[in-house]
Amino acid sequence: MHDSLFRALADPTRRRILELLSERDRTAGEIAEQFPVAFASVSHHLGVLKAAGLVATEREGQFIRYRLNTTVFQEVVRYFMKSFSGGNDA
Amino acid sequence: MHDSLFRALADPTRRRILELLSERDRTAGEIAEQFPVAFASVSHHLGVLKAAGLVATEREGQFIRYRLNTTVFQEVVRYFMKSFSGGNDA
DNA sequence: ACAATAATAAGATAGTTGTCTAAATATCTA
DNA sequence: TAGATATTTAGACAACTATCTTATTATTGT
Repeated sequence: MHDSLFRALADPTRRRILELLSERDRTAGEIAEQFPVAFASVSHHLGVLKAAGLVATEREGQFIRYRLNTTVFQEVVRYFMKSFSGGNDA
Repeated sequence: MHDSLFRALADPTRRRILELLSERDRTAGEIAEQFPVAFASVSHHLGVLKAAGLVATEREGQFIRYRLNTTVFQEVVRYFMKSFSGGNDA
């Protein structure tokens, strides 16, 4: 479990970004317009999420499309269940 | 999902504390001696974990015994599975 | 090539956090 | 009550982070 992963999850704006991406893929601009902070700030958050492996990107012309990396989430769930849960499924 | 929960999980020392507690309950001193930082620093981490609801305490004479609150971990797993996972069990 | 749009990067700053030492609180035992 | 042990709290400080504005890079269309 990398440290960057949990640090990335520790910010509420980033968790909200992940929730948005769980609905559907979105461009950086579509994500940014959902938040009352500067465009560049959201871009910073996207960079943190990408560095943590939680999202992946693909350029589409002028746009950059973000999508969830669901594999990493499954690893997080596995970590919690293995290390901490009472052994029951959730 | 409280913010304090994810912030608490974001520190590697605190995650290690949780792993120790998943083996068995421990006093603050037993926990602190596992780390190369000052006793007071570990106490600070324990306070963060407690504020996040991840651990609970019980005084036993001079000692204070810490234990995992497994319910909260199950809630975290549920949050991840509901919000982000591909829907498969881990 | 030039202007417009999309997005990131750079640099600055305020707020948060992890760590330390020293002081305080709580319990036990003599 | 006094001293010893266990733990937390207080205060200070360096490192990190979220945010902002400005500058830069990449792509599109004319």
